[in-house]
Amino acid sequence: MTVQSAARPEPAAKTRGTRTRPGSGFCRQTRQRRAVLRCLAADPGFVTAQALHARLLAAGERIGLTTVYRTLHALAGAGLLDSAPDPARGQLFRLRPARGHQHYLICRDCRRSIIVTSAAVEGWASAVGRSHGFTQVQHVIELTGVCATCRT
Amino acid sequence: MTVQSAARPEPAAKTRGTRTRPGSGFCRQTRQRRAVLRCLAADPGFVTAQALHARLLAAGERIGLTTVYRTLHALAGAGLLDSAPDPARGQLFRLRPARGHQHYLICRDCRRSIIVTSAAVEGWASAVGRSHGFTQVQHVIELTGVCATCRT
DNA sequence: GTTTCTGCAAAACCTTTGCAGCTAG
DNA sequence: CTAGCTGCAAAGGTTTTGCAGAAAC
Repeated sequence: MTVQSAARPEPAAKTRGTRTRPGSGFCRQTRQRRAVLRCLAADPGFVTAQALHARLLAAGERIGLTTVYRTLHALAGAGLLDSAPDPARGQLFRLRPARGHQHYLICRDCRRSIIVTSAAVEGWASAVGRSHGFTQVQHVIELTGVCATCRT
Repeated sequence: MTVQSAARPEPAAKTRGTRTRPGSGFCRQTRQRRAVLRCLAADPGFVTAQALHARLLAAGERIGLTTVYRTLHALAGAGLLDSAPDPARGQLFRLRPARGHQHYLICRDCRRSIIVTSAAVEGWASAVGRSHGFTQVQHVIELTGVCATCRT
């Protein structure tokens, strides 16, 4: 699955209205934010903001879609979430796995995902970057295939 | 850069209006389509439909945004384009490179892209797939960083 | 008490679709 | 000719923003 550490050039700070990321981006504990985190923690997979919102409402939480979006962006900005673009459904988010970063092998049929470790690729990526004079190299790998079970 | 062969479940065929993909999806040569292809060929990098449209207008072509979208989808459906989702700007398209597939190292600042070859990774990807009983393994790699020129 | 967060409604986006007219073959 | 392409305008979706009120600390 495509995973990229959410880091994009911050738009110039505004002076009015709610800032996208005021200061650290995450100052207060609120009922809503706790709910978002709990809901993200409950499922290790990727979700869209909309899906997460629906899930929260279904769980009986009272929370606005706007807040879900803002919380997700704040969390991503703080480096706690991975995000992945999805052409069909919108941006996907997921709690960032605790240790290091990982890659997934995903079945195109049943969507089951398997974590694959790959020191080889990590090394390759940074070596390639360095050899071209690039710094702050990030890499994103998407591995898909058809798993044994789904192979009819 | 993230690359995936554009293939999504076709919406059920409609009987009215312009079909998204009538027959093969690409029957006629028109001024607009030639312009789109020429413009794609002129730059090996990824573009959004909007950017391509702007570029075409800037080049003096008369073409509607709708047509750009439809042409890009037709081309992607015919397997002539790679497409990649972009979290910020929308779907990205690129003329599919002629031989084999390649990976790119892209500057997050100036968007310049460098082709990197990587037999190592190709091998790794299929080995990982096989070891988990997966078949038809595809991989997509996005390498980004900040190039020497952009490093202030 | 402040400062930050929330939520609604509205705006801003990108993309797709309906339809009438145009055009390549 | 006629099936296919074009472009406008309008609709469809997701995401963002303004602002007043609520809540955390």
